[in-house]
Amino acid sequence: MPELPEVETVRRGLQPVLEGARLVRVEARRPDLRFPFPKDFSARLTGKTITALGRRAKYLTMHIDGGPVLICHLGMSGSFRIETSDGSDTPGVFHHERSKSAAHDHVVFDVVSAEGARSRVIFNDPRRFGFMLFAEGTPDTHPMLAGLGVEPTGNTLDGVLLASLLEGRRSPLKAALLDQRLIAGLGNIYVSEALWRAGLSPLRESGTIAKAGKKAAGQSERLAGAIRSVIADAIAAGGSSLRDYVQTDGSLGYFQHSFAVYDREGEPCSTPGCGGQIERIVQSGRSTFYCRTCQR
DNA sequence: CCGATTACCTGCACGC
DNA sequence: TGCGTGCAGGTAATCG
Repeated sequence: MPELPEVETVRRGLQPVLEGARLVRVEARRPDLRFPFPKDFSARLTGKTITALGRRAKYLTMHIDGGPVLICHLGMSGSFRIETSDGSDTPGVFHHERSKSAAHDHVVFDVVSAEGARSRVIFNDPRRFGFMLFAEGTPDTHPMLAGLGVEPTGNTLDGVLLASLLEGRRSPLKAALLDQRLIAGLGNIYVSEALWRAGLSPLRESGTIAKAGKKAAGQSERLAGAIRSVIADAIAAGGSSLRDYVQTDGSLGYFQHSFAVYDREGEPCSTPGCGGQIERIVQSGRSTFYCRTCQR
């Protein structure tokens, strides 16, 4: 499911409920997801207060007062949902009980806010490619995060930086942009979308847009801008909802309606005056969507 | 250094 | 209706 915009949307959805709240009960309903849950998973969290909910690339970080940092990855199919209690009666009874999702509910976090409101946050992940790990200090140095590249949010990623990242690379742009060691947070959807916005072919050899010269400099600038804009636009739209992916409050992100190429094989290219048709090709075993007419 | 392939796991759309 | 096939937003290991 989730690339950076979806994970950021999840973070923003969970933040009001989790930040400053105390974990009163944590339950892992199976021994593992992609990896085994950390030793003493529940015991090390229960009774502790969550000081902050962060994100790095596609990873969520739950910072625990006087405890570890819980690193969460949603894999392909992971999602969180929030259930709020009545506040009046029957502790443990929650609204929004949806039988549909209960099948793959793997982790349950029961929290109490500083004001005393009880909530339940549930991690659901049918494919179980997600995982949860502890970082003992700052998560940035955890092996899982240490090698990550630049965030495509903000203004850090500019044409000069992107050119330096791509310089000398023989791989196609598609592979380079998917490489989390270079830029951290792009996935299969937003790479296709960014390349279309930049008018660059996913097959293009990465190093060729980084060479000195006016033309290449313009291209790396354009690609950096395209990456930043597509990520910013997707976050503003609440991410993309494919299949049954929903936000923590059950609502849908709507950026999928803004896709120019992803999953649009055979449709006309929407670049003004282009007249081309969106194609689907396979690179590194994964679908790439692009327009060969306007993406060079 | 690079790409392709495989693996992990479940659900769904599709064709027959 | 059922069954086989291929595909799906993730990362990582292995092999040429």
